[in-house]
Formats: sequence, C-alpha cells, structure tokens
Amino acid sequence: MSTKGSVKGLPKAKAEVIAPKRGRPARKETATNKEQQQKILDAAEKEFAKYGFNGTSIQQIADRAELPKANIHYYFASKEKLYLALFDNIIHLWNDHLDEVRVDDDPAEVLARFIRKKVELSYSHPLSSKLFAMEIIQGAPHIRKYIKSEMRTWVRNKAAVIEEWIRKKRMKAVDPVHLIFLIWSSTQHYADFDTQVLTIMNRAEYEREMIDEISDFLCEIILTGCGLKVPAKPR
Amino acid sequence: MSTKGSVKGLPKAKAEVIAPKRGRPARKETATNKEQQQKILDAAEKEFAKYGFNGTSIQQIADRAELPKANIHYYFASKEKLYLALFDNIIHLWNDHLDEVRVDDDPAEVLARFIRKKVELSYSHPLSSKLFAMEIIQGAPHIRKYIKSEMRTWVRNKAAVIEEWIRKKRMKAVDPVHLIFLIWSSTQHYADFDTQVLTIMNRAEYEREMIDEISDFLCEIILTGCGLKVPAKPR
DNA sequence: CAAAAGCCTGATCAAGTGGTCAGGAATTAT
DNA sequence: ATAATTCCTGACCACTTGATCAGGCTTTTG
Repeated sequence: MSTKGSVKGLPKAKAEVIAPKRGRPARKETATNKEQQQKILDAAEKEFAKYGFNGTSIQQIADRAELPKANIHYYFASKEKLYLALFDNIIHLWNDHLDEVRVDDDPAEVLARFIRKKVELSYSHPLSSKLFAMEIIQGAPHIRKYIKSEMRTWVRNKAAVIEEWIRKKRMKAVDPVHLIFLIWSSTQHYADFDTQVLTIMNRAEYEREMIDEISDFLCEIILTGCGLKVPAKPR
Repeated sequence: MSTKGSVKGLPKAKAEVIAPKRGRPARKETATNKEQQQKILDAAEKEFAKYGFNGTSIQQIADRAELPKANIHYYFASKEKLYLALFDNIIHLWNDHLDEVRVDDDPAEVLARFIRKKVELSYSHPLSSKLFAMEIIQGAPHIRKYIKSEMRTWVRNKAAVIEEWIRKKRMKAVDPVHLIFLIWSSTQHYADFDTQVLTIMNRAEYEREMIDEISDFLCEIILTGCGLKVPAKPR
C-alpha cells in the first residue's frame, strides 16, 4: 500500500510546537520519551479498538497506561492527534505486502499468499484491524482522504493486474474489485468478530493450528472459486 | 434463528414499573405511544450504529429524534434498555430465514438463497448490521448470552446439515462452520464497510444493479468453491 | 362534566469530559 | 556548578454525561 505520506505525523512535543527553536530539533528521541509514547499508544489502541473514538476517554487510556491524564496531553496535544497517530502504524501495516505484484506472477500463488498474509495479520494485529473497522463503520471521518486516494489507487492497480490475468485466461472471469473485497472481509472477520467466532467455536483464543485451518479453508474456497488450483503450502 | 425469548423485552412504561396496578395493564399501546417509541428507536439505531454504546449520548439521540432528552427517559428507563430494545429487532431479522433447511434440500439452492438473502439484508438494513458489528467488535458485552446459546445452536444445526451433504457427496468437503463465517463476513461487509466500498467504487450509494452484481459474484465464488453449480437465478 | 391515567419536559444533579496551566522535578548542556 | 531544557503532574475550567423529578399538559374513562 506504500503509504509515503503518513495520515498525520506523530505529533511533535508540545514545547516544540509552542516555542520551536529554529535550527536544531528541540526534542530528541530519548529512550524514555519513545518508551512513554509507545506505552500511551499501546493503551490507546486497546481502548479505541474497544470503544471507538467517541466512546473512549483520555482518562481510560491514562488508567490503562498507568499514567496521569495530563501526561497523555503532554505527548499528544489532543485526543484526535493521538487517535490519528495510531493510524500511521495501521496503514503502513495494512497492505504493504502484495505491493510488488506483477502481471507475470502466478495468480494462484499471489492470491494464496495474499490470503495467508491477511489471516496472519488478523492473528498478529487484531487490535489494528478492529480499530480500522470501527473507523470505517463510523463513516471513516478521520481517514476518508486516505481511502479516496491511496487506497483507491491501490485497489485499482491490483484490479488491473487481475484483469490482465483474466484476459490471458489464467483465471476465471470474476470481478476483481469484489474479489479484493471478499478477501478483505473474510480474513478481517476473524480479527474483528473474534468474540463471535471464538464463542461459537467454543475456544478461549486463537491458536496456530486454527489459523492455518482458516487460511487453508479460505484459499480452498476462493482460489477454486476463481478457477485456480491451490498451490502447495510454502515451507 | 427463531428467537423466541427476546434479549430483553421492550421496557414497560416508567409509571407502570414504578406503580404497577395489579390486574389490568397500566399502559395501552396507543398510536402516539408506539409512534414516539419508534421515532426514538429509529434515532437510537442511527446513532448507536455510528458511535457504539459508549460513544453515543442520549442527547444525540434526542436531537436526532427531535425530542427533549427527558422524553427519551420517559419511554426507556436507561440508555442500556434502549440499546437492548434495538437488538430485539436485529436478532429476529438476522437469520430467521434458512431456519427450515433440511438435509433433503439442494445444497446449491440453499446456499445461494442464503447468500442472496444476506446481501439483501445488508442492503435493506445496513444500520442493523452496523449496530451488530459494533457490538461484536466491542466484545459483545450486551449480547454475549445470546451468542453463546441461540446463535451457537443455530450454527451447529446448520453445520450438521452441511456435514450431511458432504457425507452424501453432494458437495465438496469444506469446514461447515467456516463456510458460515465466510458467508456472514462477505455479505455483511457491504453494509458495515459501505463507506469504504462506495468510496473505492466511486459511488454515492448502492443501487439495485450493484446489489445483484454482488450476490452473483459471491454465489459464483462460494458455490464453485464448494464444488457446486450456481443455480439459475429465480424469477 | 370531573377524575384518573398517561404523556411530556424544564430544571437540576453528581459525575465525568477534553483540555489547560503553573510550577516543580529530572535530565542535559555548558 | 549553573543554566537551560525537557519531563511530569495536581489542580482547575467550562462543558457534557446519564439520570431524576416535580409539575404541567393532554387524553381517556366513568
């Protein structure tokens, strides 16, 4: 997804914003500094992913991070800046793989790798997925621009490649954009709806075994549905 | 899904709760009464679907319904009661169809009908879908019981039928539970993530044509993936 | 008609909201 | 050592939160 320009950069420290000494950077990235910021970001991700932007209070985040509320505001000028800082990571994470797809590549290989990678991400970064889902459901008020530009471009590029595959009869003629939506939805579902999935399957949490099972299942259905043979699992 | 017992019944009127005259019911279902309640429920659905339980204030709902805040509390004792009242409708709506599925039915017919129905619901009741999604993402704090009991039973029953189809070689051997998850996720995606979908497809809103397109696409991929032939569209 | 029941709402409450700020503590630079 | 900078936080502010309630209004009942 190659997100060069971040949604909104990590906020500069307050002091710098208020009284920026020109020339040398006013705030160094000290160890404590980074550490504290990460602590806040981690706590914020958990809370925002659970209650959305409006539903989360800074006090909640402060409690979770075990810091006084005012300290949050020292590092992040406003609730919104903190929220947006989280999306920097998420957007980078999201589709950075698959960027290098080419028309010459094998459709089955590419799609299988894509599906497995997305399932893996749902497993390794469920909070990011939930946070993103929340934001979209609410109408993407904070990242609308990103969807309209980078994300749309990304989808169109991938769709063009898939269309080329179809033209060359390397796979069945299916709508490429909906295919991308299908892979997104079916994979992210396991992160966003983990409560429902785990409850119905009577599990406490995901395990490696189950993740592989899910990947295999989705590859099987989707690739077959595209008229492709599922490639042997790598490794 | 046959939800006989509602999650929590529509709240009785305050007066009745506080001073229940025994014998005859204290509050009749007058026209105004029902009308007002529906107005509140509609407004509440819109707001809760957008901001979740914690993120929505009663004032917001009151503004949207064009009623004074205190009037909301007249009909619904608490924010939670109002919230739960919404899930009565949703849960009834959700999977009431497909209840009558039998082992003798044609797998392709049943799955195709299921997919089309779910896409249709995403189109006709996007707010219900979003509200449900929000609740699940947040860990289903208010409807956990329902998922653990009725919903789990429902899934198991349907999965048993699918397994029987597989045993009889009427379709490919795929995990029935994951198949249900796949249909849920891929169809609901178009309601929950409508902002993303529409933005990327450069549309203002869904139209009949596009809904049919989506249904056809999902039927094609999923049924083929299950080793089934897509049945001719009814009508 | 009058009495009763149901309907409605402005005013009010304690608790919580995002955000500010003065000033002290800790660290770093000179 | 001393000065400068950065880090931290308790106290505070105006505003919003969910909820209550007294009292007036309207409709139904007898």
